[in-house]
Parts: sequence; structure tokens; C-alpha cells
Amino acid sequence: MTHTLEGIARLAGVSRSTVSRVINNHPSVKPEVREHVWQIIRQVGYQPHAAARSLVTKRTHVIGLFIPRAVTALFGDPFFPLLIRGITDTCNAHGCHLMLSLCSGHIDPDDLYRQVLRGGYLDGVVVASTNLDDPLVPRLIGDGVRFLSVGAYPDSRVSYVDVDNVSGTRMAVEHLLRQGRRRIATICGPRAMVAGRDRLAGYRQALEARGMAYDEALVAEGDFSEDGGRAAMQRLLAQAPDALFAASDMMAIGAIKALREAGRRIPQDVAIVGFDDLPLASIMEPGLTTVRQPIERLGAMAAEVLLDLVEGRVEGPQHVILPVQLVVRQSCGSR
Amino acid sequence: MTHTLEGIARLAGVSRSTVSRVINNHPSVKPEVREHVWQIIRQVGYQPHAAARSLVTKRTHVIGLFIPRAVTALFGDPFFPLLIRGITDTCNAHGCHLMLSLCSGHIDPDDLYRQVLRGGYLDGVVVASTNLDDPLVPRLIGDGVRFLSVGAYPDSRVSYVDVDNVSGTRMAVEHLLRQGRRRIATICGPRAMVAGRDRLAGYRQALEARGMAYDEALVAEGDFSEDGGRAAMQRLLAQAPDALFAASDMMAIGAIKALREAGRRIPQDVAIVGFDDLPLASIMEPGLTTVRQPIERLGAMAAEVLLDLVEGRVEGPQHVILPVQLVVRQSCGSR
DNA sequence: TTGTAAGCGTTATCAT
DNA sequence: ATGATAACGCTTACAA
Repeated sequence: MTHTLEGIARLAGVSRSTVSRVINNHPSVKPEVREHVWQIIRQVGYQPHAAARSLVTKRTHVIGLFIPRAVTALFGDPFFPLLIRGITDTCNAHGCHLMLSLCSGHIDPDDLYRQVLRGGYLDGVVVASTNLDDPLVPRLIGDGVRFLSVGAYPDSRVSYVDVDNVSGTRMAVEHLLRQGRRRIATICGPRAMVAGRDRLAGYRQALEARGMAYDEALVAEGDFSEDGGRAAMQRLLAQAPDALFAASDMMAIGAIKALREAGRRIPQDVAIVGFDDLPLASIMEPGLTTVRQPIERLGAMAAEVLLDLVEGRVEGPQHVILPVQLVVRQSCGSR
Repeated sequence: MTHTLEGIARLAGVSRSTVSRVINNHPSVKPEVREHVWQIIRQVGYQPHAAARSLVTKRTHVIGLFIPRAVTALFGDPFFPLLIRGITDTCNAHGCHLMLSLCSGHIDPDDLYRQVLRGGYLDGVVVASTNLDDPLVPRLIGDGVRFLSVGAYPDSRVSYVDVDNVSGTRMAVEHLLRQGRRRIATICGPRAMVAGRDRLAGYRQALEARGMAYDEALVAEGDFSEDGGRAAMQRLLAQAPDALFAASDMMAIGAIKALREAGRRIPQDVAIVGFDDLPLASIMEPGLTTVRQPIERLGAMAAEVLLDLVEGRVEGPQHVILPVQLVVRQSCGSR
């Protein structure tokens, strides 16, 4: 039932090599022969054996996606589903496939790494949401693996795609300023993550561009989660801010809970802007003003660039920044 | 840099076969030799080449997960992330890996299917959320592919794992009855899907077990989405139900919106129970009473059973049903 | 217990 | 333009 090159060759009355040439559409095959061979291939539904093929070509047409397991079911956050969608679409369009690895799970991550990468399963890998102190990236570099990070990485050797965290945050804070808010606090993300750092930088820039002082007392760090946001807001309460930029929607939601417990009204007393534009942001009351990231495009871009790297269409580290967009709803007091 | 069996053999002063035996821990290798060889393997970080290996063993240690692309970013629904987590954990624990395919996307699904399956990439496949009329399953059967469905499938030849939709729904409806509700409507899922059918059956059973009539007028069909739930509820409004079982949390949320627009209070006027226990269910006001599915366990079980099938540890179609649990919050009027 | 050698299904080199 | 033939890195009889 499962045919081989040899079998097709026999059926077509040609040699193995000719069939191979047809399949890889090598030019030097007489058109009529080529057509005849194709016919038989289609007829019997022949498909070359991937393993045999990659044994000689050293290419598997599979790329990996490495995600820290911990971050994988983030509270109602469809980040990974969307990212994966973008990646697979691009992959498939290029005849490639996706292997998914959740790192740091029950299994020894070293084993996983070795099995998958040294085992030659992959042509390249996309790593997502790495912490700056994650040993994965240095290891990939050291091993000469072709890879790309989703999220900027402060080592000029690593390729990455990311959204424009700085500009997005600036837009958010500038919007609050335009609404007349003056004591704008922020719940920033972990400073150990680039996204956390960049969004905080955007906040600072927006303020300073208006000649306003950056005040550490108005900054509290969260971990991107709802609980983290709530706790951070509780610390901020004493400063009596009239607006808040939260570096993630989930932290914004946590902050809102803390504010309400303290009897503050949204947006009258405190205007709020988040970051992400989770589905939740449009369902909740009031609708959450937030910065929307093009997550699916980010994934598509990641795959695109990684495949360019793998196929050798581009040389050296690649850096792509995708624009974001402010989505104004009710939580910031507009209209 | 990248070693081969031959290289290790030379370093260890033994033959290729001996090294191979060590790696596959074949019994007949003298303990001291075995240890010596392992030492060298660890020292140079040797890892057998997966393609070469599977060329001869016919096993790839990779299983596929096929998901309809359309269903992949369902509104805030962390179903797939959790499912994937369960699957990968089990996979990795068995030294296997996961290849993810979103079907019916931009690419011709036939191409994808052929490439991946006939190409010999996979040892087996998990299919999730298939419609009853999806041609994928019949095709897998026809091709003799080892596979398993997440979600029951009405063909006794196919193995599946599923949650206990019928009992879960019965529990939900019985709870509403215990609260004294008597006009209990339901927004059921698509009758073209087994989950839709089963939950409707549970609703009916709960009623009839209490000697109450099943009334079609109290049934409206949705598509598991929020908008679907809202529209269905609008149709149900005229029946003035005092309670509602929605076959998904998202439909429950849509229904709540429709009810509020009609001036009904939750839970005083209409008590509500959903199904899924999305994160959203505990955030919203009032908290949504719902039936919790063990999604991650479902995934783990899927991988477990599929691998049993692949490794030949079990024979014939396998059917596993996992229990669910009623989570009581405020939307059903308890307490 | 260990080694030799024959594949596994491809691609790629070299003649023809 | 086509066909032998040698890899590719591994497993697995079969011999020793």
C-alpha cells in the first residue's frame, strides 16, 4: 500500500533517479516523461518518506515552537492560540510543519532540548516569552541553532520579532494626558522581561515629552497577572492617582477590583488603560481602553523570518517591530 | 561536532552495534562495556539522529494534533491551551513529541494530510473538535491511521476520550430544580456536534427523571458562542423561563446580556448555569455557576490512550469518559 | 557478548 | 536526459 521511489520507478518504466528528479522538479527530465511519472504518482497517491528524505538532505521542514510551560494557560489569555495560528499558517504555506514544546515541565528540559534539537528533528525554532535569565537562548546561540525570539532580546546576535511596546505605551499615556489626567500611575510588568522594560520606558517617555517628572512613587511592578495587578494597585492607592496605565489587561482588571474595593469609580475617579486587548476587554464593564497587539501577524512574521533564516534567504540577525493600536473604550473616560 | 554511532564506536573501541545496543538498552551488553560507552556518549553529548532511526524502526515518536483552524481562537476560551498542555506533558513523559496541525486553513487540507501522514511524520494522531460531518475521521479510518478523538464519536470503530456531558448537564439542571426553579429553558449546542447532543440529552433526562415534560419551546440552539447565546436567549424570552441551562459559558454570557437588556435580573428572575468553567466564569458578576471540565486531564488521557494504541499495549477501540463537576457560584441563586 | 553486513527510502554524483 | 551507485545514520538478523 505504501509505495516507494523504487515502486513508482518500476510502474513508470524509468529509474529511481528519474522519479526523484520529477518529484523535486529537477529541470533535466523530458516533459513527457515527467508528466507520465506524475500521473502514476498521483494515481497511487505516492508521498516521499520524510525521514528518508531528511536523512540525506539534512532538512526536516519542521520548525519548533518553544514556550515556557508555566505561561501556557495564562488566565483567559488567547495569546498563544493566536500566535500559533499565525505561525502554522505561514509554515503550511511554505510546506513546513510545527512541533510544539512546552519547556520546563515535568520532564527535564535538558532532555527535551537534546532530544529535539540534537536529534535533528527541527530546522529551526521560535522561542516565545523567554525571560532574560532563561538559559535557553544562550544555549541556542552556543549550539548554533537557527532560532528567533518572539519578543525583543537584548543581545544583538539574536533575531526577533516584537510589537512596538514603547510607542504603544506612549500612545496610551498621551491619551490619558489629553483627557486632562495629571497623576498618572503605572503598573509595569516584570523588569526582568523586555516587554516589561519597554512599556515602562514608553510611560516615562510620554511623561517627559510633556515636561512632566517621572515619579517612582507612581510606579508599581506586577507580574502581568490579575492578582499581581490588584496587589500593585493597593500599593498605589495612597498616591491617589487620577489615572493608571497597566502594562497588561489582566493587571488592569486586578487594579479595577482593588480600586472598587477602595470606593473609587472608573473612569470618573481613575481613568484606566491596559495593554493587549484581550477579548475580555470588550466584554467587561466598563469596556477597557487598551493597546491592541497584532498577535496573529506576529506569529506569521516570526515564521516568515525564521524560514528566511533557515533557507538562507537572509543573513545575520533580523529585527522586526510591528505597530500597535490604541483601542479607546470607556475605562479611560473618553466620550 | 555532531557525532554518529560510528564515531562513538570508534571512541569507545567497540562496534557500531554495541553502541546501538547500549543506547536501546538491549540486555546483552557486558555491564562494564555499557557503562564505558555511556560515559563517552554523555561526554560528547551524542544524540541519535531521529530520521535515521525512524527510517528503520518505522516509528517517529511524534504524534499529531489536528484541530479545525476555525475553532482555534475561540473567544477567550483556553480550551486548546489546556488540552495541549495535557497532551504535551504526557507525550514528553513518554519521550514523544507533538506536531500541531490546524486543518482547513489557507492550505489545501488534503495536501497537509498527505504530507504529514503519508510522509510518515507521525506515529498517530489526536483529532479534536471534529464535526460529525468532517471528512477527516472517515479518511483516517480508511487509511488505517492510528488515531483518537477528543470528544465522543458515533462510530464504534473510533477511539475517543470525552467528558461526561450527560451527567454534567443533569447535575446542572437538577441543581436548578432543587433551587425550586420550574420553567427551566436551555440553550443547547449545535446538534451536529456530539457535545451539543449529549448536553441536550442530559437536560431532558434531568427533567424527565423528575416527571417533568420536555418542552421544545424551552429549547433554543446556539453555536457555543456569545452571540449565539444572546440570539437564542432573545428567542426564549417570550417563554418567561425562571432558569436557564446554557451548554457553554460563552452562551451563558450572551444570554445574560440579552436578559439584562430585557430587564431581567440574574439570578432573582432567571437563574443560570453554564458549562465549561472558563476563567471568565469566576471573574464576572455575578459569578457563573457552571460545569467544570477537566480539560488538561482530558488531553493527558488522550495522549495516554493514543500512545497505548500506537505501542500496541491495547487492542481495539478505546472509550474513556472523564467525570465533571458542578461549580456553584452566584448566578444560579444559591445561598 | 560482540562484530559483520544487509537494509530502511531518499538524494546526489558520476558516467553514459 | 537518464541510469547506476554511493552515501545518509541507524537497527537488526546472523555469525562468530
